[in-house]
Amino acid sequence: MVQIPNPPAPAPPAPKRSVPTSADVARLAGVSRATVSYVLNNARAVRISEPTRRRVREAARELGYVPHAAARSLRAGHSRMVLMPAPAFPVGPLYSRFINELQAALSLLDYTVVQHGTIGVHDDEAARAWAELRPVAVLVPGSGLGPRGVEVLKRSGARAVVTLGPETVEGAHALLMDHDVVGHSAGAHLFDTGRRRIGVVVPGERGLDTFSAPRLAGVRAAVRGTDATVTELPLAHDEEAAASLARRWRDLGLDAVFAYNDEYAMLLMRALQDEGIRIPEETAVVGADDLMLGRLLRPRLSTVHLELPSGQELADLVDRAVRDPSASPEAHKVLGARTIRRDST
Amino acid sequence: MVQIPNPPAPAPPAPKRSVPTSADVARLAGVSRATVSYVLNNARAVRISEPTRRRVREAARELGYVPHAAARSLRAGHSRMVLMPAPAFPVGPLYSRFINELQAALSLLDYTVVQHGTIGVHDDEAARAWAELRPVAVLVPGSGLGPRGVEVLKRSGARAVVTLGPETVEGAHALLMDHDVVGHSAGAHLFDTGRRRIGVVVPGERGLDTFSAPRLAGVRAAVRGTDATVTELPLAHDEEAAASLARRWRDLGLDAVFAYNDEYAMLLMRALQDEGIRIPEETAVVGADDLMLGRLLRPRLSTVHLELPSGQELADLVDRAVRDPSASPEAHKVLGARTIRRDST
DNA sequence: TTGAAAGCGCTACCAT
DNA sequence: ATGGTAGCGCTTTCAA
Repeated sequence: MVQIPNPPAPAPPAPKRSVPTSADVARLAGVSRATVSYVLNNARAVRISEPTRRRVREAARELGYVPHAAARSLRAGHSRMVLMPAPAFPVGPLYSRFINELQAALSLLDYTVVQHGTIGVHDDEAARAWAELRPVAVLVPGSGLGPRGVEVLKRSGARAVVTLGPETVEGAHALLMDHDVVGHSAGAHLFDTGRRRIGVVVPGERGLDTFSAPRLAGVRAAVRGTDATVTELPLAHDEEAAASLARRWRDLGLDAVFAYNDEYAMLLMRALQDEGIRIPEETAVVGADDLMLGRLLRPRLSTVHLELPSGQELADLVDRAVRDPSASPEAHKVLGARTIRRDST
Repeated sequence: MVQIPNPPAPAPPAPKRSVPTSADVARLAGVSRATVSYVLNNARAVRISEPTRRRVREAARELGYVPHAAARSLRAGHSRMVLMPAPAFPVGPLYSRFINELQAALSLLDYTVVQHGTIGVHDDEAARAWAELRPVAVLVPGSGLGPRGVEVLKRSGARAVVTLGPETVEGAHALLMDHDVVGHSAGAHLFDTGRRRIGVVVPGERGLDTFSAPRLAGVRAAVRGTDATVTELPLAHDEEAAASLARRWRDLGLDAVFAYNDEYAMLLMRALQDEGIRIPEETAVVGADDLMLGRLLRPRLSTVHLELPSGQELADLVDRAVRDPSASPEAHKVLGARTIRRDST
């Protein structure tokens, strides 16, 4: 290492070259842009000599050339981008796994999956924001998209719009996930095990009503026409709220509760136990989602196990829809639910 | 309504109009494309008469015109897209909230946040995939991005690359989240409360080693030079694995365990209790992440509370970096940790 | 106040 | 086998 005394003022760090384009690659390789495109895209319709290919690839590597997706899809008239809104609240392991499966499956079909952070933007405005990206398909969980939004997306070239939610939307494919069945399964289970005065926890957090409302309705439906009663129990996800509910528990005179999901079940069960209420003797508790934590509680938590569609299925639906956009929208009921009895009921 | 007998073969449903462009809007409004652009972008430098503005807006509305983001950013030479990889494993409420804050803050600064579903794609390949979208900034949690990846992104015009992880990466800004401090806090707490033979749970799930390794190292560092010992305890997130570990617990001769996080702590604590081991008398247990569930366990779980940076802070860092890309990369230590003592230690 | 036109990076058609 | 080039949708300068 040579010692350099008094180096001059520090040189500006690497004079920010501008972004290399295919023209730069062509220049460096001594060929035309067309040839570059052919080589880098492995165009089969055209024969390029092996030496030329090498020169082009070498030049691209040397410049650190990365094709410009926007230019490409502008030229092509379409993209392979599948867009979905990023969830606005913490999602459990179930949904996480579903998303990952989906991404993997779509990647294999050569789509690019992108979650768009749409926050505080409502309905049609969100649809417009998505449409600007000209995705080839849009997947929307929940019930945030109306027929107008679907129309905007289709008018902007989306070849498939799929909703994952409680109801079908005009013009869109639907994976019907009616959480009704979850409540129904829980309600039926509680009724079958002799419970007649059933409470149903309804979380305070907004954004969850998409799920909680149908789950409640499902319980109601399950015991309709019987002598059982259903009581709605609003509950925030916080210890104090749970304790307060537990304190007036005996006054409520309930012999069972469907706690919305396993986490709320854990919260409520703890509060009830602290209040000295015996589970399941005095009150049966059933959760939902079949999380690990339910098995770790004492008594072990009975829970409604959900069967989500596989990511693969949805990916296939998307691909089919993209290939044949004229096909009329499919609607699939995809949510299965069965109650797993453990020790809390 | 005229009755038409024997209608011919069902007409193709709504002859798929093609996507309206600003030229279509111009035509319908009877103006030039330039005028359309001025009106729809509220160009201040140019005065357009009110009647014209109305005609243009009306035409745009009628056609359902949505500008084409790719064309726009192609012309502009840059986009306002901030890209981050979508997490490949279930993330807890902490991280979820962080992402949401970040998205909200960036939206306010007029950026579009997009999570790119990069799955099964490694390192530089991932960086290339991201670079194709020409994001103005890239945020990468974890340690999946090397100096080469950073270089690819910068060469493709990314004005800011920020890593959120254990170490700085050449050329990128860094939010240093060294989980070291988490283990350190737990280790110190256990030591201070008189424990000397400390176990540290290391989750079996891959993808988590980014966090678990430094957490383990932190515990080691905390008791270095003392008479305390640290024992690594590999553990899968499953009941059987926990039970098996609990069965050989007494042989291990440990008097404390840092369980990686609250969920693993719950898993292990349950197994230990089922084995008849008294907590905290025989073994102290401390988790991390300060989740609600820790407060619901009995004994209440001591835990390491993490202080993540606020989404706002990161958004500001990104914005600063985008505005002045020449500024040399900042590195901030942003992970705070303090142990909250409850009843399990 | 409005319009004509260039050009962003890329691909695919048509020549050579 | 390779090159020239039009044109995707948009913004912006320059002219009228």
